[in-house]
Amino acid sequence: MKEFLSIKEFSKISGIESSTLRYWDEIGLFSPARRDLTNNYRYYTPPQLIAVNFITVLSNLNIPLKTISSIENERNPESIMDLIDQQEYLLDMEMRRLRESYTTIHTRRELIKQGLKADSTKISVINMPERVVVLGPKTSFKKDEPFYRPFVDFCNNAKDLRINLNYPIGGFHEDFEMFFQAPGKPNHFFSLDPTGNRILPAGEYMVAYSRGYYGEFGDLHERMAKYAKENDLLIKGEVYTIYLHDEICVKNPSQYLAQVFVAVSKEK
Amino acid sequence: MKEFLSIKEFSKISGIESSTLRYWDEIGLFSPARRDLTNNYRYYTPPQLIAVNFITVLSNLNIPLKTISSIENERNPESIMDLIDQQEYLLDMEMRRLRESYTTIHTRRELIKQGLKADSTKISVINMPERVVVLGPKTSFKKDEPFYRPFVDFCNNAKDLRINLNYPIGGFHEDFEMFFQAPGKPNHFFSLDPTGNRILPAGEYMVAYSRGYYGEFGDLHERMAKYAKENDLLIKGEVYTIYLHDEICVKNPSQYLAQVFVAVSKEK
DNA sequence: TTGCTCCTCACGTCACGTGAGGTGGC
DNA sequence: TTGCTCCTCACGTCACGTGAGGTGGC
Repeated sequence: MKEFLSIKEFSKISGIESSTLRYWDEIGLFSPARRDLTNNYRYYTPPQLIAVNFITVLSNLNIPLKTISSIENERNPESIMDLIDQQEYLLDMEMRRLRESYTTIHTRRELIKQGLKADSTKISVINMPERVVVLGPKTSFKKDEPFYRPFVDFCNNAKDLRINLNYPIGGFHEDFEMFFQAPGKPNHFFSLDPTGNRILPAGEYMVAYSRGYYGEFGDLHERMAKYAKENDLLIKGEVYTIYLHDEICVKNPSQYLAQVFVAVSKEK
Repeated sequence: MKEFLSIKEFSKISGIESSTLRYWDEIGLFSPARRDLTNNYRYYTPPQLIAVNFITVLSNLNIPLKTISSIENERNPESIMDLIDQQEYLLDMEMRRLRESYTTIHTRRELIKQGLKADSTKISVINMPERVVVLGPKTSFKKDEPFYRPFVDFCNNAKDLRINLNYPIGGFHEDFEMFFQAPGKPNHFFSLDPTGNRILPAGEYMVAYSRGYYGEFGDLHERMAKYAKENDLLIKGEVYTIYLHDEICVKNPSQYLAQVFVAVSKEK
């Protein structure tokens, strides 16, 4: 009758490959109910479908087969509940991790998209929605020092300060004067982490772009000052620099694309 | 100065093992900016931290290193955006999958927990919250046939009917008379899928337990009928049987624990 | 000389997937 | 005899981890 199922039938119904079933048998995780004595054929029973489905679920959750094996051998309600308790916790962590990865690549994607739309020669004033970042500690540039060491310091301290470096990283100047003096030497580095604590309020921002290697802005600071003057703009507060296109998506360093923005208001 | 970082420094700052960095170098995914000509030491630059962080994110998302390699080699904004688009979709699928696995093990856990609390000798009437299941097609038991073939039929058709077999599976009798005649031969099998379409309304249910192998209920049907009579209970509608403890969590088949419940009301 | 960092090379691990070559019943 | 299912055994894959044995500068 249908009391026993061949490996092929069992594989088809359960959706598990024969090779996987043989492997699970080999390591003692899940064995057929019966073996034919003459030809060693594997035979499974219908109720084994229930057990194998459960193993499949656990395996899909990336639980090591050894762990599953150990609870299958010492099978009692309490240990299964313990395992499930643990797994519910781990699953929760994993889902948080995935969600975070999701927002990191999504954030990156939005920057790249902005970069593709941007006209890097034009300065403009636009209304930007609220944004959020995480500021690092104050940088300490020595005279004529490039950004390497301060940047490494920032990365080095990031773990202790719970700053996520997987988000795009930008530069922060306390005011336009600071930016004007040394556009390539920000007073802080920041992470574009959307769970951040520093809020850039929605409103009018002067936005400029510059192509070139990290920290090289050519005459951008002068062009920005000139634009503000010509358009009667009052520059208010901090200057943010982020790279829309960096080494992640562009080969030629001279084509990296920086975006600089600073809050402005019309002078009366 | 700090223009170049040794593999140990780079490993510490980025949080990536040296062995992983060597492997990524070996397969051409991510190589140090410079190699010392005399001793072959690897040296990385600070900006490489940005690139390696991005690779880490992609790798954490289980994107094959070959895929990451290919976009790293042909690095342009459009292909990176394409990759991210695809990954956002896959991530969404993966998160759904995890959530579903979560509910399957959670459902299982709740049953096991109920089973531990249950007094298997006692019948009682309790107020149950609303529940939901997915009914399979009508079973076709032949005379004196055990549950094997109808159960396998159910499992076989499950994919086409989009019935998820990873949830606990139970038996359904159309009324108590059917159950009384053949407790081990349900008119339908069902999956305890909480996204199901068949609603068991909240209300008063007579609940009984039975220990034994699948489909073996001893004199449970008689005890249930007697209990209903003695307590002036009117039995209404369908009878549901689920295994709180089955081969997944109990070794001895005679200790499997079934729960049978059916809606009742007090006779006036 | 000692200690340290780094190197290459080889082998192990995990959970299978993929043939190669062979068997048993219709 | 042919075709089919199943078997075992060996080797490949992926992304590393883990020594073993050796080098170069302080």
